[in-house]
Amino acid sequence: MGVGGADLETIGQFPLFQGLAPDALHSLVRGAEVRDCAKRTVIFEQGEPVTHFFGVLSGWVKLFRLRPDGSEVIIEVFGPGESFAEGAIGMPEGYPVSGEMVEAGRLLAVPVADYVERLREEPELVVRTFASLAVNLKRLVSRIETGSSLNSSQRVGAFLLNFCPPPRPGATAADVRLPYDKKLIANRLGMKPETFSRALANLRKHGVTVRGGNAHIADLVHLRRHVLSE
Amino acid sequence: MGVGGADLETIGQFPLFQGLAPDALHSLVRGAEVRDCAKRTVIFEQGEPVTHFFGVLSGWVKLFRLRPDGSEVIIEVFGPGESFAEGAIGMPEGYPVSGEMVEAGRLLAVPVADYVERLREEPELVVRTFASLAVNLKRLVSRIETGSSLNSSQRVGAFLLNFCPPPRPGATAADVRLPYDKKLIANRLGMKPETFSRALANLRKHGVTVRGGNAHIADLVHLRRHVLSE
DNA sequence: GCCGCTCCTTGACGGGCGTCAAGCCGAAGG
DNA sequence: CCTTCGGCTTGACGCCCGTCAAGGAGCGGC
Repeated sequence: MGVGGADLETIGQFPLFQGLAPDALHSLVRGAEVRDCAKRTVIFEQGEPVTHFFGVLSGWVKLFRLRPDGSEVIIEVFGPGESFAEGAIGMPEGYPVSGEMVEAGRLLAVPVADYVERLREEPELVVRTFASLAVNLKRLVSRIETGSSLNSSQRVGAFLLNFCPPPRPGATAADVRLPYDKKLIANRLGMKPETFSRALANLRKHGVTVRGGNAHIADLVHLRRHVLSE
Repeated sequence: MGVGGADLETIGQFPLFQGLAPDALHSLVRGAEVRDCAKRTVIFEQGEPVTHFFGVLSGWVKLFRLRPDGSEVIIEVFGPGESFAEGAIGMPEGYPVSGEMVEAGRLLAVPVADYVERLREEPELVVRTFASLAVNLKRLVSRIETGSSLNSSQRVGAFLLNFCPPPRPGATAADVRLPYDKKLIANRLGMKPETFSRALANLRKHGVTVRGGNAHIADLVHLRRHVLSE
């Protein structure tokens, strides 16, 4: 219950809340809480009534659907500074996916009941919320596009490029720290772990070397060309 | 410019506007227009500034992304009674996809500038908009799930089942009219036309027969079982 | 140290789907 | 009526990726 000052500062950085008047921000987080979550903590389950949406202060969260055969399909993975499940506001049938921590961290949990109240009073918040929804929507669209038009090694390459910190102008190489298990990355990219492993091996031909959880891209332009359809 | 009475009635049926006070509805459509669109009419192009979102009065619309190699990836196809591109409100970078008529029809075009004004004054409209966004969001999620876990004949089966009119209780068979080109259905399901054709042939084993644009499902339960992972 | 574990990698193999190519069928038009 | 054309189907073939299986590599526990 309640949100501390240190967290409050982080929360102000969320795209969802950026540019919001300080008192509006305060009244928003009044009903919210910060949760410490261990790895594998279940945040919500598919079909459950929608009570909260969330912001990631630290750690990583996966959203996934469970198939009848027990396998899971990763829909999206969220990390620090991102918010998720705002889209579930307006789903009377409950969350369309399940959510679970894949790396321990802290979450901001915002009750939707409070939130829609704020929406009524705060037109600016409506705009920010649409913007935040738009971000997640575009991610889904990209996912559909890449998923159905790139082969495995191109998808892995695209993933690595996404995680590059914005390269300083003139920089030709980059280092990427893989944020979570390779098995999870594989699933997120819609492939099996073996295929992911082979894709990484394949990318060596394009200047990508991986040791442990660290990837090194020797030539960003080269990799980018490989990803943009061979 | 302006919206006729016959269309107005149809518009009131949109999930997006259902349950809205009549005067609110009127003020909404005041700035809107109804467009008659021939097949292949371009509605908007990827990257264009977002000026309108749309409702389909009749006909069919495809949203797609163009790949560097010139091929297009269908993101979604919308038909009568559905609204699309509300999600683009709040995308300052422009539409993330292109939109084009695949069957001639009539569209309701709602200017977003007017719309966000209405949002400020009409909290109920905010709720309805979230609900409408939620519907399209869930479709994308389903698409990702089926696209990455079903084989081609299962996807085609799922598609047919989606298009069945809600079967009368006790009904064991159904007829489905394919709403648009098979080539387009194939692309929408993330496969090549040849694969789609073979998938249909394959479904004959599961009681599905197709002649021209009409499909007959002899045994709904059987087909449903086939789709739910063999 | 040695064990047990989990995560990752690599190999062999088979099947599903994309590609190329040919042929069929219905619609439109002379 | 015949011709043409585009949409659809079917066949042959190859590749990508999933599956099954067998090792490494790192790591915590005793």
